[in-house]
Amino acid sequence: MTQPIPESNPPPADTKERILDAAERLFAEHGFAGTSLRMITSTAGVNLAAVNYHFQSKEILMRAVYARRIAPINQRRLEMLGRCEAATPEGPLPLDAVIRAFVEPMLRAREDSPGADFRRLLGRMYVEPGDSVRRFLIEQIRETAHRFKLAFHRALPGLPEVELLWRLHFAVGMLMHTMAGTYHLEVLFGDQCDPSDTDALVERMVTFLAAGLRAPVSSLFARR
Amino acid sequence: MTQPIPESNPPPADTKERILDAAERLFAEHGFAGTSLRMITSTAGVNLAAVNYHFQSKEILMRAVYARRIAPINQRRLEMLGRCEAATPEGPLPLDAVIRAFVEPMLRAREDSPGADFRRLLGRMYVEPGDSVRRFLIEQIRETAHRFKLAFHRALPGLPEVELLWRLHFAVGMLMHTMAGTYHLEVLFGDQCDPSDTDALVERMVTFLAAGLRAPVSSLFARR
DNA sequence: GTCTATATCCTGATAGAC
DNA sequence: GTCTATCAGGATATAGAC
Repeated sequence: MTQPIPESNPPPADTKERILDAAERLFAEHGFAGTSLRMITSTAGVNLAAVNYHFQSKEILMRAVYARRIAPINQRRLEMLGRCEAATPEGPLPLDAVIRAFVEPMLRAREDSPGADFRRLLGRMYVEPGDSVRRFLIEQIRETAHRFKLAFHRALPGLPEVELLWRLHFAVGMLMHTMAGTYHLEVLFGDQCDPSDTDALVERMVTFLAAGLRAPVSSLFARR
Repeated sequence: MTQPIPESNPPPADTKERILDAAERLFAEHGFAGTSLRMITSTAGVNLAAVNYHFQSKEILMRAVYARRIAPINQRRLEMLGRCEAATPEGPLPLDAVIRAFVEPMLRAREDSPGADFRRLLGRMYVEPGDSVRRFLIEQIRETAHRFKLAFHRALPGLPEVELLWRLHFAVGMLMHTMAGTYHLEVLFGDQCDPSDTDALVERMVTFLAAGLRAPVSSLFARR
């Protein structure tokens, strides 16, 4: 009877997690430098000093915010890729499945995040942090990037490596931009597109990327 | 003889432009909130108060930084598109030419900017600013977006509008991400890719995008 | 137009009581 | 683990001499 809050909608959670939630939302909205610890603690409903108690500094807090989401995504990606590789032990991998393994866990992550917060934070990931956070993030995705590079190589045996790398770079850009913002879509192109339909989004992205990755190499670069 | 600096390498330029140059570089590197007016004025070699004299506030300065680069890019885009439309007054427009008109002026803008500054700033454009700057930017590209939407419609008559809009969204993401950063490319995929070769980059992007935009619509969305 | 000096406020981080 | 109070520094913006 006297349980503070039984199963109400905002699960009170412990201080540490409430800070992470608030920080995720505010970093996504205002960026790292644009978010003060006071904004975070007041949003989270915790004391100012708590953030320096649980995390040692604002920067370490930001790493924790990213790590909490990125790790499971990459784990699911590698699981899906592993299943795909197991099903095709030899010969070219099915391109669609490799793309799907790369793209789907990330697009689904939008559903984990309370609001539209994490996806926007991800969009910042590649441009935001100056030094240490950037290196931290690169370390977080290095293994995944390597594994997928090899997988795409197997899926597209005829494609020269330089072309493949450029096209993967394009693919990453598409994915990140789609995660980061759909408001341009709404504002510039009207409201005909529904960004909340993840299944459809995955399908559209796989279709688009498969075609782009499979495109014949321009005759300008053919001799290599 | 007593001319202060005749034609030495950093053309002294007037204060206003030196502020814009420094701001461009620093905003690109550290973001809007992460850049102080003191950083800007000391980098520019001008007095702290100058920035509030020539521009009224930090935010208006940021608008000026963007506007200076975006306006000529969109102008060149519309020129190229206009030539393309004039050459094909009726029937489907050539897709490659429309893509090129959309992509090339932006990629070439990297050459205008002293360092790699503006392209990184552009990458921030879509995620960075909270309120007024965002609305300002959207206003800056609204007309261009509309013109190209129509042009792509003419180039891809069979493609349903919703699919077209999604694919254009993907294309914008690719372009912005490529403008914003190539260091991921270097770090994650090695140094085989040379981001400074703009001609080759345009070619690769046109190839990739043309294939993606032309991809057959997934059977899941075919009936519309 | 350019400078110095300064007003006012907010920042991240910490010390120490409870 | 959570709080209050505070430190030392940096932020934007402006007033006013030159």
